[in-house]
Amino acid sequence: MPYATRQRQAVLRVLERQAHPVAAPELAEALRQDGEPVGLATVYRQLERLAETGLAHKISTETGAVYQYCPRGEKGGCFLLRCAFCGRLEHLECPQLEDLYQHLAQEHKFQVDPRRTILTGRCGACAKEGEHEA
Amino acid sequence: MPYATRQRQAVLRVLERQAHPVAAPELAEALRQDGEPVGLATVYRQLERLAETGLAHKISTETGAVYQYCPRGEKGGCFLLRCAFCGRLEHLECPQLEDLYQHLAQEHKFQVDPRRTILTGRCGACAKEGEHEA
DNA sequence: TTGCGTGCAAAGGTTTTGCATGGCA
DNA sequence: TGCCATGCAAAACCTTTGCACGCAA
Repeated sequence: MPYATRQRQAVLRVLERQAHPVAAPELAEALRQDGEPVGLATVYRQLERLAETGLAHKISTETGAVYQYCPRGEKGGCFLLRCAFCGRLEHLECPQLEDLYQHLAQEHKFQVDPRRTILTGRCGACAKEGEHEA
Repeated sequence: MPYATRQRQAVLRVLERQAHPVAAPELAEALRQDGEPVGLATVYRQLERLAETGLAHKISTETGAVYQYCPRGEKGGCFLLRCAFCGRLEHLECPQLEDLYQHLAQEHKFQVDPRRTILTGRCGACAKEGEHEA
């Protein structure tokens, strides 16, 4: 059972109000500006814990991981769409994905962590923009 | 126009025969064992170039990037399972995933890039190890 | 001969870890 | 009081970069 330390509460509160996923150093900076300084290592530890608990998504990008608050994370069919062109993230729920998870669990003995599921591709807006290429 | 250096050819040849996506340091090790030592920096440079050219795919994971040789043949339902515990990567093909892609394209106007799909979770072996927890 | 490619080592950046201290239950 | 959590700094990694030399064209 995690202690309700000042740092833990601050991390959660500031993460919660982020419109977009944030990186750990970024969040530490936001906390500092909030008058709630939290050590970078602690930010990493808290975020990691939140990801494990299912309260946040951990998203690995090429420049490091970003985190996004996600209270609905417990739902299996909840995942992220990430546009490789504009970088936007979209939250989605989809029962078909849950079916896939079950299939993988039964046929391949693999337990998917739904909160880490990201599908990368091109969103509708970017597809329109780039109709001439690709 | 790239020079056909010994290193470039070696990288391509060894990458080509990998059953699974490999990380750059891993590939450098494979090359060394092949009697074709290539500097790590060069491996990175070649892989980067291959990715740009479209001959290989670069996949960002939590522990770094892995690369996979990618000839033209496109299999939509091919994706990666990544164990968050032992870090192992598994290659899989699954028609259900293709159905999901179609669903997303139609309902959400989102074109998934199949080669960037990674599902993270716990593999069978690690699940056995950790049966007392979780 | 020209200039791209290579190797080495060092730098750069992100994330993790060790250890002493502080704070919650 | 007993532990977990924190902070700091160093370490651990992966990846990139600078620079002089070598080799393909």
